[in-house]
Amino acid sequence: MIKTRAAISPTGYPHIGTIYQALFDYAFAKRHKGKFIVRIEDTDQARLVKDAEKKVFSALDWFRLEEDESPRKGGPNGPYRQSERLDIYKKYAQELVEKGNAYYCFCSKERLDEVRKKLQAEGKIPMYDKHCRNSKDQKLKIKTGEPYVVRLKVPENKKIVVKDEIRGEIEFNSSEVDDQILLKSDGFPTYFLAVVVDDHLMEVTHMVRGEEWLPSSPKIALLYDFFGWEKPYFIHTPIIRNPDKSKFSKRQGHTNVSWYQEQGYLPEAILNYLALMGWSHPEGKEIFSREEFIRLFDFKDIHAVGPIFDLTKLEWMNGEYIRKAKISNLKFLIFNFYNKKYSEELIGKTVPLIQERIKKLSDYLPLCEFFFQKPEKYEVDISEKKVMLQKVAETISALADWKADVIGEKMQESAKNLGIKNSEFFMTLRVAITGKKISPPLNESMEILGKKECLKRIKNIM
RNA sequence: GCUCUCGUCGUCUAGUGGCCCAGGACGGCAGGUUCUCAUCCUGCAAAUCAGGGGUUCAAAUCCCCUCGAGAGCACCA
Repeated sequence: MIKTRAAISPTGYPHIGTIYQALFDYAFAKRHKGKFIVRIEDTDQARLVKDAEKKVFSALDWFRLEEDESPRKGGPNGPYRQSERLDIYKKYAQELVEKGNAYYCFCSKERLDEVRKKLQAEGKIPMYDKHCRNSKDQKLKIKTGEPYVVRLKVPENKKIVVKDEIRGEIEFNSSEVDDQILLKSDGFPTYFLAVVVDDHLMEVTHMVRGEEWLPSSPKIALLYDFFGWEKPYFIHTPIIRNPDKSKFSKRQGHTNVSWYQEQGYLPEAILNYLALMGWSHPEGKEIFSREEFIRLFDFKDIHAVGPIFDLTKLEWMNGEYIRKAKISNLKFLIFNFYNKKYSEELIGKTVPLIQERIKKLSDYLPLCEFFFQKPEKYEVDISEKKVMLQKVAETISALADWKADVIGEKMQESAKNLGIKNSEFFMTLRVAITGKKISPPLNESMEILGKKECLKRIKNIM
């Protein structure tokens, strides 16, 4: 059974990169009728952020990336929150020590800092100097209650080969691998111990994580070997980048999922866009459903190149999804987007007019606010057009049938009679009614507004 | 600094020895449709396939070197 897992550390807001990875995890698991697990990696007590876990789940829900196993759903291999699995890690750390693949270390932080500084000054990689590796009195010190950590005993001068499903085999020399701390002095595991133990116990078959983890993969491989466990497939997904090619960051882009929600992006559109970063549809399609993606996606087809996040293309894609949406659904989305503040019925009437004019839900109000309240200011000064407006008011008053096409016909007639060019005529009227130079089609808008309201707005100018 | 990864239009990418004087999409530009905007349609520009050497009848595709970019190097994940 194929099992993938999203490892989430609750240290902040839900990140778009997390969704990017979760999408691949999810799609692959679903394609193979497997399971998608969400695990909370809260082993760093200092960085823990309250509510972060809740927010991540609500983000996953928004994208409909539904998990099969997680802290909130449970599952056969729980608990799924690492802070609740401390005993397990301790046990396995001990096992490693007993086998001679790990050792206790009593070095103080001060000493570690010194060692690091010294190595750095010499132009070497800052690594632990293995000071405690062969000390004899380890057991004694533990009995006296001295604080300790457990470190990985990395073999000397050994080639470690890690197979990445996207990049192929990667070779590392163990001399460049640090004696990583596995168990911290507070009894919590570090990431390395925790993932390996959990992934094994939870039967994860495909370990998917960001490319930034690639350099540490020999540590993971080593741990699997020491435990004598079968390794999962290793997959390192490309890192999303800023326009300057650095790792996607808050400073240069919008990394927070909530920003996209506030802007009125649709989750399906974002997912579609994300799917196209590093992966491409075999037929070159740009727009495709989640189901189609699931049917076609494979890790092997991912490019190892870090793609730059292009908001412009996302916007275009979002527009595509909006245009594709059913009127009733779009109405519902807009109604909710503005917290049900505006009349659902009125929104419903206006939606057909603006469906192909907005790219994000937040584009709606600037374009349609005039439906809900009369213009407060006018983008163009039309106070000189009183003669024309007077005539228009008269024409409108006389209109019995208040329908867009009839209004249009009569307006064209008026323009002709007044000897005003169509474009100029309609622009003036548009500003009078909407206050803006850009608006949905005027005749239809006027129909929706109603004869009385239109007359009121025209007279308001005079 | 050291280690690892990557390098096709501005951006996302197709491409796995001949179908490629490199295709699609976004964006840009020009035009058409139109009461504005948008949609839609048509067209154009845009990559010496990072550079240089090989191998081959034939290379974006295989090999070597150089350069460039990114990531990692914590009792953080």
